[in-house]
Amino acid sequence: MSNAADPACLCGKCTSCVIFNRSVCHVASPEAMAQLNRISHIRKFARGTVIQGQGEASDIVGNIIEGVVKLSSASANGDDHIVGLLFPSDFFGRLFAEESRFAYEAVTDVTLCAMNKSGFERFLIDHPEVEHEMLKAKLDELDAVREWAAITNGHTTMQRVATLLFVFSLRSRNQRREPGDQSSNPVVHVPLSRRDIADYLGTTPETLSRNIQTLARAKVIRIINAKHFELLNASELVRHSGESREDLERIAAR
Amino acid sequence: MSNAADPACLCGKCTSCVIFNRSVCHVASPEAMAQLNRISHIRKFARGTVIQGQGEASDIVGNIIEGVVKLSSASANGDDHIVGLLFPSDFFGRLFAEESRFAYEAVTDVTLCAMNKSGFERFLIDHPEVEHEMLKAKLDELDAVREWAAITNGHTTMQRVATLLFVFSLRSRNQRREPGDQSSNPVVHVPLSRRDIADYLGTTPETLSRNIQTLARAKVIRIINAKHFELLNASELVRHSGESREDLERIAAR
DNA sequence: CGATAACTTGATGTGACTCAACTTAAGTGG
DNA sequence: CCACTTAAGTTGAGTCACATCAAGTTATCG
Repeated sequence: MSNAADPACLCGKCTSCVIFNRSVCHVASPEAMAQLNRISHIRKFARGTVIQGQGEASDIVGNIIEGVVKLSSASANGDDHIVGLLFPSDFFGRLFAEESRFAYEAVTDVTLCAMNKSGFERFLIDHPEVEHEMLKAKLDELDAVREWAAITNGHTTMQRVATLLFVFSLRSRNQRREPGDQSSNPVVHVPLSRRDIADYLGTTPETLSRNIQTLARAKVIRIINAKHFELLNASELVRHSGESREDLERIAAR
Repeated sequence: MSNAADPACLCGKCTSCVIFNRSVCHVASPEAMAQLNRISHIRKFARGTVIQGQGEASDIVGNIIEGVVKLSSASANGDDHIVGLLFPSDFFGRLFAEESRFAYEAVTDVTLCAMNKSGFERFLIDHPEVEHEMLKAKLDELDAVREWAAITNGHTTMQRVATLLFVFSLRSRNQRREPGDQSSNPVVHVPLSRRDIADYLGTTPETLSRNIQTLARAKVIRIINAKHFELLNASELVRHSGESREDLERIAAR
C-alpha cells in the first residue's frame, strides 16, 4: 500500500484528485498540499446515510468527490425542507460553528475527501490564500442560494420544475449517455427521488409528477425512467421556466 | 474640521463607530484600524434610492451604520423578489465579483460606512484576520438565508407573517417606544412598506393585509399604524408561526 | 416471486392570487 | 395651512393552482 501509484496512498492522493481544479485546493502551495494530504482521508457513505444530523456537533468537513448530498432542515411541526444540494467539488460541512443547523444526507452513494474540522480550521489560519478562496466560494454560494430562493418563492410549480430540469441538463451536459440510448438529444439525470425533488422545489410528489407528465405529453421531455429524461425541446423547457436562458446558465454554473 | 472630537474627522471616525463591536472591524489591529479609517467614508442615501442596480458594476462596499437596505432580484418576467434585508452592522456589497447579481435599495434613510471595493479587497489581503472574520460572518449569513428559504417555502402565509413579526419584535426589543405610547407591551417596528413585506414573504399586499388584520382581530397584535404594532400576545404569535421559540430566536440573532 | 416502497392518476376542497372598489395616509402647490 | 392629488393600504367577490386524501400502477429488493 506504499506504492506511489496507488490512489489510496496518502502521498499522491491529492495530485490525482478528480475535483482538484474546481475545489479550493487548487490555490494551495506545494507545502500546503502536502499538509492537506496529511490531514485528509477518503470516506464513503452509502445512499440514504445521514452524514450529519441537524443540531449535531459538527466534526468533519471536506470536499465532495462523487455523489450528491442534500442539506435539509426540519421545522418544529415535522415537515422538512431541502435547502441545498451539494455536488462534486462542493465543500461539505460547517466551519467555525459548534453544531450544524442542517442535516447532511447522502442522496446517492457519496465519496468524500474528509478532514477533521478543527484540523482544517488550524490549516486555514496558516494558509490565508486557501481561506481567501474559501471566502470567494462561499460568496458565490450565497448568491446562488439567494437566487434559488427567489425562484422557489415567486414562480409556479411548473416554472420550478422546468428550471430544475434545465439546470440539471446543463450540469450533466458532459456526462455519458445511458447505456443503449441511441438518441442524439441530451439526457438529463436527476439523481433524486420524487419526494426529494418535491421537497427541494417546495411542492408535493403528486403535483411534481403531474407537471413532469404534462411536460412529457407536450413533447418537451421524454421520460426514460424515474431519474432519466430525454430533453426533446430545450427552448420550450426554458420558456416553461419563466427565466431567461442566461439566468439559467448562471445558476447552473456555480 | 480638523478637530479630533468632530465625528466627520477621519482620525476618530472608527473609534466612535456605533456598530464597531458587531462589525468585522472589531478584530482589526490598531494598524489595520488606521488603514480602515483612511479608506472609509460616511455616505448617506435617502429612502428609495437604488444604491446599486442589479447587474451593475459593483464598486462600493462597506458596513451599514443606520437604516435598512433591501436586496432584490428581478426575473425575466418583471416581478422582483426581495432575497434579503440588511441591517446596521451588516456588510454591504459584493466582494470579488465584477457586478452585483442583486439590486441594493435603501428602504429607509441609510447611513453607510463606505469603501472602495478594490481598496477594501487589497486591505483584506494584508489583513487575513479581518478576512477570517468576514468568512465567519458570511457562513452565518449563508445559514440564515437557507433557514429563511426553508420558512418561506414550506409554510402558509400566516406562518410567514407571524414569523416575520416575531423576529422583528426580537430585533427591535431594545429600541425606544413610539412617542406617546403608554403601554408596557413591546412595540414592533417594521420599517418596510406592505409591498416590500409581501415581496419578502413571497405573497401579495392583499393577502398580507388580510393576515395582519386577522392577527389584530384575534388580539395577538394591535395595529398602531402601518409600520408599528403592539405585541399583545407573544406566545400566540409564536404558535401562529409554526416554529419553535428557540428557532425564531436563532433566526433573529444573526 | 412476493412484499414494500416509489410513483402516477383521480376526485375534491381550500388557501391565496387576481381584479376591482373603497378608505386612509402622505405629499404638493395655491 | 388647507384643498387637491396621488400613493398606500384595506376589504370584497370570484377563480384557480395546488395540497390533500385515496386508489391504482409500476419499480425495487430481499
